[in-house]
Amino acid sequence: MTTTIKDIAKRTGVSHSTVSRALRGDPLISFATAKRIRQAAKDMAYLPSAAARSLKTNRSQVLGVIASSIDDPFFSEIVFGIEEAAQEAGYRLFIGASQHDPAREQKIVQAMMEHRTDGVIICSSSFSPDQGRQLLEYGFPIVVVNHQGAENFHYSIFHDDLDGSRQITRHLIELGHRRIAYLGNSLSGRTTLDRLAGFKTEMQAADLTIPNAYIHHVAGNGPQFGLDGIEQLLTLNQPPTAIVCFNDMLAMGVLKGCHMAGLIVPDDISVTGFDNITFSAYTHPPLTTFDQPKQSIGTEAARLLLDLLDTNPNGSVFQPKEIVLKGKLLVRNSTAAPPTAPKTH
Amino acid sequence: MTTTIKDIAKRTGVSHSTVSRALRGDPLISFATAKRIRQAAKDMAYLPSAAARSLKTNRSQVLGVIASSIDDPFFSEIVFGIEEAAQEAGYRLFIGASQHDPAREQKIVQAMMEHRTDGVIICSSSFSPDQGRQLLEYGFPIVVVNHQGAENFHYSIFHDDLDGSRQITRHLIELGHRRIAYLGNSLSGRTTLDRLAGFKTEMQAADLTIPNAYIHHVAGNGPQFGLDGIEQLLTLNQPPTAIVCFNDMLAMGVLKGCHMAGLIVPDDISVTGFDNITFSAYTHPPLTTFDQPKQSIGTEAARLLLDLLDTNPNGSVFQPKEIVLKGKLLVRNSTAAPPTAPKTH
DNA sequence: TGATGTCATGCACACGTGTGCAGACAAGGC
DNA sequence: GCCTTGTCTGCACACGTGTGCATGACATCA
Repeated sequence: MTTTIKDIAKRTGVSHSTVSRALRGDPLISFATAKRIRQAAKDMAYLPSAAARSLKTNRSQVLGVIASSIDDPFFSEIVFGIEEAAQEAGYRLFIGASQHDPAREQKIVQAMMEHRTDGVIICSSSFSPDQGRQLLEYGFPIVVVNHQGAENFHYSIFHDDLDGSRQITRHLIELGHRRIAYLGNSLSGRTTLDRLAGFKTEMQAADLTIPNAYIHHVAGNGPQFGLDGIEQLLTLNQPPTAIVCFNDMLAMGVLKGCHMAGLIVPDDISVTGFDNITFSAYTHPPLTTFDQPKQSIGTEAARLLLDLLDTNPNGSVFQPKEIVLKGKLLVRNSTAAPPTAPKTH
Repeated sequence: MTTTIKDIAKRTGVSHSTVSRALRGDPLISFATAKRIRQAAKDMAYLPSAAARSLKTNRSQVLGVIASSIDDPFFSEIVFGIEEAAQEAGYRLFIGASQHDPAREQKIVQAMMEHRTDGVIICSSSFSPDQGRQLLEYGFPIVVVNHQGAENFHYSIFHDDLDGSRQITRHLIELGHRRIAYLGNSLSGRTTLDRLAGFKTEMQAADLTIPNAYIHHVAGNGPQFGLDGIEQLLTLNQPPTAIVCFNDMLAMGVLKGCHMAGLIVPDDISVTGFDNITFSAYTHPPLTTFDQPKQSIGTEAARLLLDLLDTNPNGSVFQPKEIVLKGKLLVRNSTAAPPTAPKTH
């Protein structure tokens, strides 16, 4: 039996509307009675019903977050940033992990609509256009993080992946590498394409050709996919002397694959990651990677969404907005000059 | 302008109660009208309001999950298991990360009470007794996972950490180690104590003494804490030949510390983890660890909670229940016999 | 034909909170 | 003393859904 404002009203001898106003801090209520009511509420351990409130106000004070998976340390850091900003503004989070499964995604979207989430942040790299359209039609304010389909949405936060990938590639070229491969994740849509584009641009700028076989895609983010990928690349007649990996997790698998093949990183082969997840500093050798400001991306996304909610309560149309954040190259020990006498078969 | 059952009622020419019944599948409504109503609901893209429904039914169809942090791969795998079971039963998750911060914890508990969560699963190793009491007083069905304060709660899922820790320790002893240290995480409450107890038991059984300095605690789970810990242990006059780490993340830091100190794992020193998080297979060398059935723990916890909800709608008292799950030793390459000629200073 | 029963539907109220409006009351000015 | 003004509080309704009870239509049977 939870206590309601009616119980408080009965106890303090006022009407429930007075209680409602007093607890919301309405200046209409005299200070004396407001104080009495607040005290009673405290004594009776009153807690407002979120359901009743959001039913009446049509605001749930909840933000929906759609991520590919929460296992992924990259996403969990972004979510952490979102939570920081949301909590500060008195909002709660409703997190859904799509796991790259359309059925699951559909359920998440539906749940968010049923809960009348005030807005949605999409972090999922593989979010289906259908679900996106559904969210848009429903009228959710939507902010998109690093998303492939971002062109359909008006508000987005991007990390400059192109720039990052170029810096990584340039770093390898400057070390003297000429045979560089790119290992991507085909499920990451636009993100992997951006990084691939940066890679190609820089290779082209250095007049280096990329054999077709040097661009390899696997279908997942975990280290095991990196392991699969490097095994493929090492079977080539002319294996690369450096691997640019889509992200740190793939790179971890690649490191393992190199060790298993008897290669020393970075003496025999250089490996780079991307994102700078915590673990990338603890691999052997520590990964050269690109430090993406993950937490900031999350906070910025949440702030942007909250701004939309504050200034756009009546659904008027706004200027589209795109925020681009920059990261920085982090050179550790997984990269070095290529071996002077490369093995040939 | 979202559509409500009243809109559907107007459109189909029936009363809103008929619509409500039809959509809930009430057999009172004739098949023909039910079909007509369902079609109209589909056409009008009707989605029930979770707020209104839970206000009326006093059930939110939401389970609260309190975790220490979502960054932690160990917890995210448990949460994944919880989500699996919850979704299957038509429940959504409300996840809160306490980050070992009492203020944050307080906010999470309050939010769960305001949202009238149907039940709560506590995965946080450092959950304060105050908050726990508050949840209990509120009348939530609560299931606790691996929790230090589990004695206050009636329903809990445990992994047999004692057994795991004993197996790990025995493994090292059988390899010939005699100077074995334990590196714990002081924030993990009962969990670290259980593992320490297992370690001590097995050492005692083998007539091995443990110098005080061989039991070292750090205040966190991340690899950086492992790094700090091993640096301490290596400064000892008689450093250990093997380190039993509280979990895999600490072990990752320990591995790095060993490399930095010029030690070869496992030739010079053996290192063990605990939990078998994904990354533990990709360290160098791959970690010997104890494989905890993380996902099962999550699913079991959720199932237990759901059972409580189904069978206990009127708040009657139940038999306390404690489910213990067992894991298994996973020997990889971070453990070997101790060096034959140990260095002495 | 009227009584009885079955089936389908509507009426009215409830859940807990928020809010426009009216009304009560006191103080002050004429 | 009456009117105005300002301050405070209560009434009544609303949000969207669920449900007990009454009502109405219709068929069946005596």
